[in-house]
Amino acid sequence: MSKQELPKAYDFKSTEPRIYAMWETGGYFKPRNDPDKPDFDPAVKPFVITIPPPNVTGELHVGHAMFVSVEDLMTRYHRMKGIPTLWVPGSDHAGIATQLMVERHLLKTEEVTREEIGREEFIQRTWDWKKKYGSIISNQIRRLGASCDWSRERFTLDPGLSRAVREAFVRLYEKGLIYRGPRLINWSPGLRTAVSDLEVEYEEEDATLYYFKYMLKPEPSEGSKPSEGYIPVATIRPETILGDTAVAVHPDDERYKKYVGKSVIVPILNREIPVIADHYVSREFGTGALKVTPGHDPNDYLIAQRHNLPIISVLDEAAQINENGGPYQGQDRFVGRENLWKDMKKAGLVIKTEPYRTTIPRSQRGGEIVEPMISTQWFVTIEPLARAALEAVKDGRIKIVPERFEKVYFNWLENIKDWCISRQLWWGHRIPVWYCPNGHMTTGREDPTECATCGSKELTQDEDVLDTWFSSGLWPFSTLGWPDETPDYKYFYPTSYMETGYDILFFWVARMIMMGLEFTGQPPFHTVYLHGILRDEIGRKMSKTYGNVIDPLDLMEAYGTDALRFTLLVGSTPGNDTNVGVKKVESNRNFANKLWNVGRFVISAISSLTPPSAPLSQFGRGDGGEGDYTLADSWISAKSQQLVRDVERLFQTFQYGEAGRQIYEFIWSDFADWYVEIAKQQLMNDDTRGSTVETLAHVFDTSLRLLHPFTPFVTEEIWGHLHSALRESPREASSLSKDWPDALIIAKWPEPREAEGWEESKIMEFTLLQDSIRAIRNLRAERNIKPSRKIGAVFVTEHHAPLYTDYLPMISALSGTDLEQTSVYDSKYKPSEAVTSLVVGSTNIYLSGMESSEEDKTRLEKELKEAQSHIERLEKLLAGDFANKAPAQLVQKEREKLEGYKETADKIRAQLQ
RNA sequence: GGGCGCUUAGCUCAGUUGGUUAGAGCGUUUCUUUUACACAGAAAAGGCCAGGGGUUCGAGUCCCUUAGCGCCCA
Repeated sequence: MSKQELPKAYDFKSTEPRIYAMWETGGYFKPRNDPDKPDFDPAVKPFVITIPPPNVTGELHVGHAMFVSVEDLMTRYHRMKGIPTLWVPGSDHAGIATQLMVERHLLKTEEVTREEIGREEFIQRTWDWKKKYGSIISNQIRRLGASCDWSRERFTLDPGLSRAVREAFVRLYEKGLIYRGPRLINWSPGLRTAVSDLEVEYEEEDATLYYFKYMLKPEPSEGSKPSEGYIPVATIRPETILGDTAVAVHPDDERYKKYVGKSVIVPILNREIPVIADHYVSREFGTGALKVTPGHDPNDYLIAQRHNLPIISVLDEAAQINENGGPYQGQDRFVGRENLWKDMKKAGLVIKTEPYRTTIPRSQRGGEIVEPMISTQWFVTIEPLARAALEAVKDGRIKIVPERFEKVYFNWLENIKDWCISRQLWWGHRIPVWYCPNGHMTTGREDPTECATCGSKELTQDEDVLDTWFSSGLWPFSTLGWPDETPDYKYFYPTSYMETGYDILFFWVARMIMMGLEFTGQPPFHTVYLHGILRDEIGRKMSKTYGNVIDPLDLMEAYGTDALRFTLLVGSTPGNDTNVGVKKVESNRNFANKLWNVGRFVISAISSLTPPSAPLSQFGRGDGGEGDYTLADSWISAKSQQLVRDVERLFQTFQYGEAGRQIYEFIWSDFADWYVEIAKQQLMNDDTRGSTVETLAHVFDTSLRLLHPFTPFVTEEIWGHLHSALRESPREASSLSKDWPDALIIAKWPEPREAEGWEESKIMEFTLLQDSIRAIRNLRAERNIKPSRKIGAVFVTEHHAPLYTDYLPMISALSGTDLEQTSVYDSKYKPSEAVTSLVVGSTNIYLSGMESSEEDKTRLEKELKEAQSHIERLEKLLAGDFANKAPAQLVQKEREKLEGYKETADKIRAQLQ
């Protein structure tokens, strides 16, 4: 492909779909070593990630974009290293979310509720919905460039995964780790289901504290006339008074001590309840006396257990007051609150109300106030599972990155409570337990036909479904075939990394570890990598109500997928939150374009080669060290080797962001700004053309390989053009690409190579020339000399005369000096006329063609001052303990630096005379 | 109440075994439309690395402490 065919700007819109289709149809996403294939070698260790499954009917948000970017980077890196790599995609059924969506839809379009159409029909409708919308999210993930093996895509309600859920449930049940019973759980009245503790968020809000009188029961001596005595009590939720079963005071509270053991009367209902003493009561809060409602408060529930108090539930599943609420039965919890308070006021029981800030539990979904309620639910006895999960991280079988989250993980597992796994929903895995009329429960891997206890044939299945996270917890192995010992399971399990946001460490990661250990006996992965939460440009949490949600699809549309990916990958450090701003994405779009144009240049250089008169000795080797390489060739090669080493080290330590930044810096600053500019000169010269084209192609190829996991589309596209240009090149340039595969996605990852010894001096020499060029450019800019105006330059140097002489054309070209008027002298040179002079290291530069002025003196004085401050600093440093205690190499380096500054200062002083 | 994180240039952030004169992007200022790129190039300004103390030859980096902000758990 010739350069004329490549547009001036990278067109991501037409490129991305084409490249993705090429990868997918080319089978590059499948593992290189596949148990399904005849040449499968079970001895080669694979790299495996299972995707954190998004909601099947969800839409892509930046969180998805983040995990896809990171996991794709991990996957592509390992794939390029030649490791058999598998990334398993899929989605979960998201019980509550999906069911809500379908219910809303039915109500809107057909004006029916799920109850009206019935369970079976509703589930059918939900499947229809899933079929219609379920592929949206996976297509959006494709659009992000995800190189996952779509032939292994899974869904938590697939038959295989459902069987895994069944197996897991039955095993736990048989082991006695699953039980059913009435417990205080978090109830969502809007959704009419139990929700997990983790799905409740506590936020501080304005509320009211209600003070009222708990009247003492009249002593027998007082007869039937009402008592005058009362205990003042304060509460946030007066309606729960209806369910009070005690009033508790602190045992040492002098105010109330005397009432312990007596009884008080529940307002309006006139129930008699005891006054008890418990250390839990805070004497400072409210009045110091606590009403105890074990049916609707977790702390009161614990008190009730300690004191054997009865538990009264006063709310039904819609959070309306039930039959235990007397006159308020049928009223909504908040209406009932008002009415009860009104009636208490009339009865003279009210003391006062005051505003109060307190934490209110709200449902993560929908935001309604969650009600603690007594409800019969299914639970997993979690302690034994948690202990094993704790151990796996403590003994290092599983490593969490960044490490600080290990502490968070420990803390959670050490204080874990039994897991409520039943949900009062229809969409999900129905609990595989059947009841007979005699109240016996039967479970099993197959649907039972009769009661296992009494043989009754009248079986009805439990109405509830399992928490979606129950099935997600099995994900790393259920997706690979468990409970069957499938070839995939045997080869790919345990997986390698689990990559996800730290916000679901408990929800998901911890549960996967518990379940993985329990059911497979192995940790499901050896490394947990946690990324941060994405926030808006100024660090606010994204929310629909704020209107600050950044849609990744919009960003991809406007700036391309690579720009978005690079932004997310480079803008983040493990476990830290990241602010996403449109500006950043835009500048990374520019980077993609830069890369594209550098590519165009490299390709045009290759294409401009003519058949050789003589073969190039080193062609195809490209290490830039010896042979016919120019200083610039060697310099950029050395720098690229350094980059390969650094990137490898950074990848090994999960510092992907830093790696990306370094690649960016190298490509833009070193390669494009310097080497490409120099290459333009070198290409004009027959002697250097060959080595230049070779270096351009080789270094650019290395850069593309390193960058590919970050920005897969543009790198693949331009690499393809590079590859064809080399293949079609008339010279032996093609030998450089003789081992290249058909696509960059499977090209070999650059191997770090030990430095060969020549690199350091080449970099030093080049840096010296760079500094000289910069100094001249700087001066020209200061003096406002038009770029078109060439000036003369004389370089006077004792140590580097040959270097300057050899590279005078390069220096000239880059600094805008006229080669005809440029020369190099050793120290004997003295300028004949008053010209502007510069000092770079130990080199004097005399510039002609511009007026010497007073500014020169000021500038030189400033530079002298700077050099002197360094001399002073270094002399002090070297006179101190530094010289004795610091590593010799470092001391030597500082000494050399001191010498350098001294030399510079001398030169400047000479100039000033 | 317990734990964790953050505080570095105007803004958003990097800076991982402690070792040059602390970096980038955006923004700002000046110049340039040079045959890879104006989604660009060249140059410049801008920082007591939150405050205090300590360890060390040497601290943005390690330790202690204070303050502000944020998060998680109870």
